[in-house]
Amino acid sequence: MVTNYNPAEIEEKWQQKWAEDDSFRSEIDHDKTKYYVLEMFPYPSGKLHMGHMRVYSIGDVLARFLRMRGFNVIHPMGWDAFGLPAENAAIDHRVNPAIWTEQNIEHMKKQQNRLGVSYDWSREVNTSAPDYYRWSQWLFLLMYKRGLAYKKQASVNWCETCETVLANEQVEKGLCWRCSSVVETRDLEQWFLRITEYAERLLYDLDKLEDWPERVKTMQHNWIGRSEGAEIAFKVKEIPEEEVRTFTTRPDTLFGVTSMVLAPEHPLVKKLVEGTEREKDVMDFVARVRKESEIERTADEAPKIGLFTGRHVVNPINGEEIPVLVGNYVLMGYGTGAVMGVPAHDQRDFEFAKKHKLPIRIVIQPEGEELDEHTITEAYTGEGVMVNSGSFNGLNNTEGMKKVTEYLKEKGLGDFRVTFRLRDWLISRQRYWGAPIPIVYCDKCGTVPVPETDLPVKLPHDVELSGNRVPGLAHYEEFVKATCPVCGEPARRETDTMDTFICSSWYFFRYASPHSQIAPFEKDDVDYWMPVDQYIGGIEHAVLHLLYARFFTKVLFDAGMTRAEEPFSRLLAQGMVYKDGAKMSKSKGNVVTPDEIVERYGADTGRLFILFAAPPEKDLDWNDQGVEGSHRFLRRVWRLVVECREQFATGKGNADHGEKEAELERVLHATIRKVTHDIEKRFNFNTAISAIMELVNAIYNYRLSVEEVKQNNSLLKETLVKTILLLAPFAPHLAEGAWNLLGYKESVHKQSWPEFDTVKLVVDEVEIVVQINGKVRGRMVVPVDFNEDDLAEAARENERISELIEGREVVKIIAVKGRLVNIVVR
RNA sequence: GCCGAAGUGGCGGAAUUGGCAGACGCACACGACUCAAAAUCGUGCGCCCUCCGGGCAUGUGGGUUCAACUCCCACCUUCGGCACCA
Repeated sequence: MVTNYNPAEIEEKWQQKWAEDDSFRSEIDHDKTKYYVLEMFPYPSGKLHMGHMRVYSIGDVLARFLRMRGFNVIHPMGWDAFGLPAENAAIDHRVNPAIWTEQNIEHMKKQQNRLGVSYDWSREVNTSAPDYYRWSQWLFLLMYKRGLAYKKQASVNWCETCETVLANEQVEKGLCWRCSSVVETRDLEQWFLRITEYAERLLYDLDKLEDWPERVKTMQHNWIGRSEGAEIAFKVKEIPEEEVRTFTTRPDTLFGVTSMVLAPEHPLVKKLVEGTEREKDVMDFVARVRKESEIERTADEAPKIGLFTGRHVVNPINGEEIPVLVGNYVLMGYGTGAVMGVPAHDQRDFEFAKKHKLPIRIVIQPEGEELDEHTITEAYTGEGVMVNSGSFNGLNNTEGMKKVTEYLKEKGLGDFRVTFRLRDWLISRQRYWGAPIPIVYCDKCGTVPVPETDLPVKLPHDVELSGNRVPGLAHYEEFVKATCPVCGEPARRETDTMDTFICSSWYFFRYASPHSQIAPFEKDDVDYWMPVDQYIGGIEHAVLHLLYARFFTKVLFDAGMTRAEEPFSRLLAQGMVYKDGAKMSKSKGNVVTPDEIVERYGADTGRLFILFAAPPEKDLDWNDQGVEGSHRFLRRVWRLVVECREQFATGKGNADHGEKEAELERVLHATIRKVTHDIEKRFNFNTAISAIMELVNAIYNYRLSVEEVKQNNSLLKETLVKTILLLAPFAPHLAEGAWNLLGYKESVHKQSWPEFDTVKLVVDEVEIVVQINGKVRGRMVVPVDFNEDDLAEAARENERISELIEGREVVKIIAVKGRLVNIVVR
């Protein structure tokens, strides 16, 4: 006889069966509603950690649940396989990155399968496979053709440890996102994607993403950083053909400008001081500032230093001469790299002016106050009336912003302008293990894109592994040598590879069309499957991957390749997994691996615990004893199935349907309702599981409180069967095993999700709480259809209550049907 | 500084629409079974008191309401993001 719950045995058995039956393959079916469930694909580092287990568990519950609900579910998995760790491993182990990656994928895939996750492996993608990166390159060319990929000389982020440049999004507080080294600045010619062209849409379409967490949207909102203002041209007094353009959000303060400060990188700086006595001082200062890392330059305690250039600009609104300085706090990458200083109305300008003894002039007066430029101790940034502003005097400053800009526009000296904090996406990487940028340089024809028919531009296969790093592509002569596609003359290949975030910006499209040989993906496929209905992943990608993927999707939309304007309809940002209040890490010695858990308790226990311990979006504290509890529950379920099966076989029992049966039935239907709602509407798997636990407890209670020969076996069986169905998404192996044990041949995962019957939820009597002045003073059981008046009367008649209100004046009685009665007395 | 999220027993968490605070689970205690242990089952379990019964409790202080974890105001703390952004 089958007895104990043996996860090792049943999990392997059913995993094999599912694989043999190809159970989770999905095909286009226009008669069914599709549902795209996607977890962020992993970097194949070699082993799964608890964060992976969590994200896959969440995704798998949804996928399995939605299949049972009748959706045509697509649930794919793949590998974000390019990236630096493969190169480091290559050197450490003297093994080709491709082979290392391949081995890791193989291993991790086994681990995923051991978790029982229901993936359609026929759609698996590997971004490092030529068959995939060919299309990453194709998409680069698409960007190039659409004017969205370009090369420029720029001052860029450089990580010395990774020996490559980084995009702005990949620098966190001045440190490299991957290795936390200090990021330096270098001047290099690099490839960029014009994401700023999409800034406005990336920002406004956030509003369409109703089912995204607010915090992620806020982060993107801040990152894009839109501000409205004016761009204003100031002529250089000493060199009339030159002008300084400045961006300001406060054109209403233009009459208060007393300095013009340029970024050290500003192209005009050199010209302004060239051949003057100040040239050396200024250029030394510029050189010194530019050597500083972003950390040093933006540190809180970094003093604001400015150096006079000896030159002046002319304020276009009143012809005043204003000194031009170079300042270490002005950033070339924002606005125009030049700031007009209005000390009276900008705190930073105020401090700067105090330090450099620049004049302060008040041009906005707050209502009912009289600010004095000699006595103010801080800038006034609020609203007010314009003063000292010529013909604009007396205007409200908000009005003034518009009026001043309009005036300048008429004169051709300025215009309205919107500026973004977001900068173009630097995608060149000076590394081997990435998709080569498909560009050829020809002496005659210049920069030439590789024709689509010549793709992929393959990575050199025989990697040089003798040194202390994998050499970049420039090292491989055979790779560099090329023929110009235009003129046929010898040419050189671009030797940088693309940022791996390019590869992960479109993989969800490829899943829909994984084997296409004619395009990155085919329209029929993506028109059916896209967008992703539910995306699940870590919050750390709030501005990186999630912003890039949105950008790519919009470009693909504009190119007519998809109808999806946004890639991910719903986003679930899952919390992190902690243990003992700290992130799991080797150094803290608090790591628990999915392997250990599967080994010890089985995958079902691990999945159940991870979903039960906290709602998915919250951080989760791993608790070994909690895992025991989940395991105990599954054993309890298994034992129940085994015992009931034996009981059913005896043929004993009867068909009575008394109070206890009605109660069991009611609990069953209430549970179906709750579990369905919790998964579908709230993503609260923890409460769904607790409801199933209560149902199991109710079955045990029924069996305990009714003699075996008197138990209603048909009801018991129905309840048990439905319990197994409810549990199937959470503990798929146990459910399949139990289902089989109960005599069913077809997979539990092919069954329909149970429906609840509202009729079965109806009760005859309910317990009503009776409060006096808001405090619970008694309870009474009344017929369920008692209305407010009946309730009030019943409460008054209640023995205990009537004693308590005896001799007191009843001011008011509030009765809520089915819930409570509150008697207000004096 | 700005923006966002959150604060509930010893612990993880629940309370879905303003209506019994603490579901479910963990830990703990006691009991049953056992020679014993494990497993399993049962009972109890916010804090306090004079323990029939009552008082106090959802970060703090106010407010609205018959009724507040839930709504409003102010504040405190924690976490996350952005930050010399002109």
